[in-house]
Amino acid sequence: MSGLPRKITELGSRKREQILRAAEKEFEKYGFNGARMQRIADSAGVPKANVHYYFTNKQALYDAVLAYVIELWNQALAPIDASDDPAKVLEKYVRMKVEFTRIYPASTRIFAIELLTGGQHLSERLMTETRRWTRDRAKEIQRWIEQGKILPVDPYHLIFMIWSSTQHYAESETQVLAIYRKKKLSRADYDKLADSLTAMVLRICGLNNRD
Amino acid sequence: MSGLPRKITELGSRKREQILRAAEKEFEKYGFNGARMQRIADSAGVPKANVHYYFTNKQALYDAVLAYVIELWNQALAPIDASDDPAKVLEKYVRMKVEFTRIYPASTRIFAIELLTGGQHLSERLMTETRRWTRDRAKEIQRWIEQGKILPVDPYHLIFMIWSSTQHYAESETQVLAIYRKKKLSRADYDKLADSLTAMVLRICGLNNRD
DNA sequence: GTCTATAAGACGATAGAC
DNA sequence: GTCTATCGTCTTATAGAC
Repeated sequence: MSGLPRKITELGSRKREQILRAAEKEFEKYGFNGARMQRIADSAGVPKANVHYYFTNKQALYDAVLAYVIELWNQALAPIDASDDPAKVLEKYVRMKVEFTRIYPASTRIFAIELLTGGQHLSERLMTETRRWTRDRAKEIQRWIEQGKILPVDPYHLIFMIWSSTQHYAESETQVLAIYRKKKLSRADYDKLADSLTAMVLRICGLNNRD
Repeated sequence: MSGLPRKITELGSRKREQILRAAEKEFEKYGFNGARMQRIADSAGVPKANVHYYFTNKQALYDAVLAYVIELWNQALAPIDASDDPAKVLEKYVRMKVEFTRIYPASTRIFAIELLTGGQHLSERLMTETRRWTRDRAKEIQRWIEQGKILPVDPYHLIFMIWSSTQHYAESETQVLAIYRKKKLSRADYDKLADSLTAMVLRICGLNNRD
């Protein structure tokens, strides 16, 4: 009725990318409501009206940022293969999750804020995908238990424990830095965390051959 | 210079309590920037100007809510005694943390949002207290290791793992509910979680006598 | 495509009667 | 102490020149 929605080239524009990167930082730091279009524009080095040229409104910009975050998240969920060796599968997943958190702290935090505030911007589709992924992984873990390959453990609680503990450095960075008396977490800090969490998960499953 | 700050009775006023409770829900749901004074007033059943009578401004209201949250948090940190039995100490702490999360999900989430956004409203004093508490607990765990009472484990990573995994039901409730296909987490869900996490922590420490 | 200037509305906070 | 009406500011979003 009131005209077609403005069509934006989905990829390619350099300015669009700049704005998206600036927006990600802004939403990470202030959340949706605290984010300011003016600051995003300044940070991206463009006039504010230019932001509105590439993204219809604030919500559309947030959706675009979130779409990128979710794409990363889906990639992080994917690479678990049904290898026969539980120890290798679990170690690989824990280390990949820690690495993901180290490389994409902003995405990790934006997703965490989204979940904390009820996930109003998350699609039904993403939730369904996550449920299926988790259910399939839980079945696999259950099979390992029945085959006597690992000790009995609630598969869902094990998965939740891995998710929450691997994300903790990003989600509670403020507190962790205060406790460590540091200004920044180093690569070495993350490596040590990955080692610790891997050892913990293996012990939980009774796979701690090195102890 | 410009007059004394308005003095408010610290306790007792019934309306003040109503406003505080309404504010807690609002800040939990929308964060500081997303919270609306009008919604808080409506939710508390008072005119907006009345909110400003009891609390100078939005920040003061948030501070009051946060003070309550932090008081609870400090209580949650306290009750670890230096008992000689690591298994009992760890089990008690894990169960207490899960229980805290179940009873005070709003407080848990407000604190999580605060940490996620850099903890700009947290006092230096609270951070120092948390650091001391964590350091003392870590030393105790280290002593257990040296005495051969538990398996070697990075004490800080163990504490972080307990914190993050016990808080996960509150902080990622949206996701957990989607995975479980539930509308609400029950008392039984939390009890099962507490059992699982207790077993996991004991296995990590090599204290899994029941396995 | 880019930018300046401004419209339109939302929101925190207060003045002042009761 | 309570409440209505309103002020002043901040912010998103757009109109329209280039």
